[in-house]
Amino acid sequence: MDIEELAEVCKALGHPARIRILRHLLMENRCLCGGIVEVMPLAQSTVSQHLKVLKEAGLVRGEIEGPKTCYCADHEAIDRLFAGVRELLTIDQSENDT
Amino acid sequence: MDIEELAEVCKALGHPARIRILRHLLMENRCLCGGIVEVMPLAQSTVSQHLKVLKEAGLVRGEIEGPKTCYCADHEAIDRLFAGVRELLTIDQSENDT
DNA sequence: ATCGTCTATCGTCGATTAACGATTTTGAGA
DNA sequence: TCTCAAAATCGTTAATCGACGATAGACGAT
Repeated sequence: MDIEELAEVCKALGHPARIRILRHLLMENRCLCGGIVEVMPLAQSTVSQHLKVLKEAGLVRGEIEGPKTCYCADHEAIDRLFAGVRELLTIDQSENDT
Repeated sequence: MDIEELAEVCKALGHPARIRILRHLLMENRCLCGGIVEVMPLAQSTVSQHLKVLKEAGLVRGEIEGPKTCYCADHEAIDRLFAGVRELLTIDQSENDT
């Protein structure tokens, strides 16, 4: 995980609606877009847009099943986020710059 | 740490320049704005703006020392970020929604 | 008191974001 | 084949962001 990638993931998480969507997916395991729209006070197109951002950041995967799309959270990506924060933001003063 | 706060912190980290600035502060421990400008390919006003964002997110503290301002990274805030990600983004399916 | 240095803020510009409604696309099923 | 439902995309709007140069403010030193 490099700095650019961490920034991209953080940027994707930099909106409360997207964190809520991701949490919902973590709890439901698998979920259609419509299932999220029901829970969020946002239009379908807006939710779809947020899902796209999360997907592009790698935090969410979506399998197209006919006219539906089944989304699920990518646990590995969240683990990588952990690792990235630990790697890039936990620095001893003795370390060198990069 | 609630969802809004985590989103704010993530948003602040959602730009590579700000991650680099934070890393620099973590390594230098204390640093003037000018010291960061030297290292970054950005204008002084832009760096100052990024520092403001980081400060408002609580990731960085700045003590005014006369005409200078000494910045340092807030290690506790980074720990809170860890905790926030763990708390809000590591969810067992058995948990309830919020 | 003035000068010089450091930093914050202002104003501006183009680019991006967030939100919505409307439209299009895609398969499943009648 | 036609229709229906689900989701993505398009087009628009207001707001925000990122960058910069210019300016203003706050001391320390002369």
